[in-house]
Amino acid sequence: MRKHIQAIRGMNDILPERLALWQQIEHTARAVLASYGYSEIRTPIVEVTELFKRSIGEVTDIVEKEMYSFADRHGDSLSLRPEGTASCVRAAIEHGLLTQPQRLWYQGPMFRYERPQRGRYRQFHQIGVEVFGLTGPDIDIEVILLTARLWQRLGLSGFRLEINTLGDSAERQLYREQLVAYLQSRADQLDADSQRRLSTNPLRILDSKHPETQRLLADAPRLLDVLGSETRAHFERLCAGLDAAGVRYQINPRLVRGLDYYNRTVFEWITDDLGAQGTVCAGGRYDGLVEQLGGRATPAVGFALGLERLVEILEQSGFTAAPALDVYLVAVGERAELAAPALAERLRDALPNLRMQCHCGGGSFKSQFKKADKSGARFALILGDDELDRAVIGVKDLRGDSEQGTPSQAELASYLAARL
RNA sequence: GUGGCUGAGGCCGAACGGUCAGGCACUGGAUUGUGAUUCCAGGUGAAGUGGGUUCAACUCCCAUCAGCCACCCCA
Repeated sequence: MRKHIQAIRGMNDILPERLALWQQIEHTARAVLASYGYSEIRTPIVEVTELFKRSIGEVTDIVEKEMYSFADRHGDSLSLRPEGTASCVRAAIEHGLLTQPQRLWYQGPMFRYERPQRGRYRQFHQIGVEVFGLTGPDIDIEVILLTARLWQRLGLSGFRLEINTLGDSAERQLYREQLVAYLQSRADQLDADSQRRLSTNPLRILDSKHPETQRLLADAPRLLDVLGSETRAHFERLCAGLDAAGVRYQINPRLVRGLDYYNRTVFEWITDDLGAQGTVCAGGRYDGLVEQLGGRATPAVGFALGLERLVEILEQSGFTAAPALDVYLVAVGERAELAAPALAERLRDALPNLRMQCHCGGGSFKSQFKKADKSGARFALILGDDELDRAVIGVKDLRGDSEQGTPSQAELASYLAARL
């Protein structure tokens, strides 16, 4: 047998049947984002590797071992983007968008070289939002409410919201040192993964699933204790805003984010229906990133949601796609086959929104009707010798009991318009 | 990257060291112009790939690839 070429591991084809779900999410997201006044931005999928090193963090797993990096023909190191925020910030700086507040969103594929499993792929898709130039908790609240509205519009009610604050950069730094000092002295009691994280991403140890490690953390210094009054006030107002809007949440003091640039507010929407990859949407504040990437100091907040994960959830919730066709044109006989395309074009002129498929490939009335039925179309249009001779067309309702009609070809458009 | 499980037609799926069930789907037919139900018929349609053991491998072994589960990571 010949060897077949297959898609790259962790990179999936999205077939037409499933695409209906994707479009449902994309259309809904687009509408919700528009209703909050957010503008779409599109950036390249490839950036210089340096951009991700400087934003996500040189020693994060993403940058250290998960990036698709390569040298281009000039020897520059480029990388497929592993996430969207860095590109967005780069573009905002590059085009001078930061002189006033910006509410942006983007959508597209991201790439991480990870071991695939359900809900985790090497090419995956995110919809993300980035807001620049706003400092207060009001905008944190807005982006969270926006996501809550999106779930509601998609008919998804099973997500839980967890929030936390990481403090401003100084507080985060101070806490990080305290935590490392505490854990370093007990390093022998830490699990292997956490020992490694001690030098790479110590805050993530808080998130560890190891019972031993969690026990050790019970007496560790607490982030809450190093937070200043300003950070506390920000977080309290965030909570109050969510309360006022009726959005339920849990404060999770162990919630940290994997990327280096987060500070203050962080949040995650989590589902229990996706196994180990239960985070559907996550984000937070990253007030230092713009400056870190060479722009003028600009506060920012954003999130990204994983489309594959959302699609999976929506699929579980029993979403069914609406039929893609209104009418299916059946044409039997040589004369009809010849006349059908012209008739169809006239109909499309008259009804630009009509979704019509013309039967191609010949076949009996019977076989063509089978195709018409399977297409999901509401009506079958019937063109044969008989109809041609009388300058009419048969219109059969495939989904209801109404009588088959035979409007003249001239009045077909209005006949259909009245019935769709 | 680590550990484990899995791999049969387009899809689902039973059994089995000795001729690869069944179902769905597909094609044709059941009055010469009408689908979805029903009935009948049909297919030079399949064991991820590569090795090995055996008289004989879908079945056992090894490797590889892919998927899944957990870790890890994170959307």
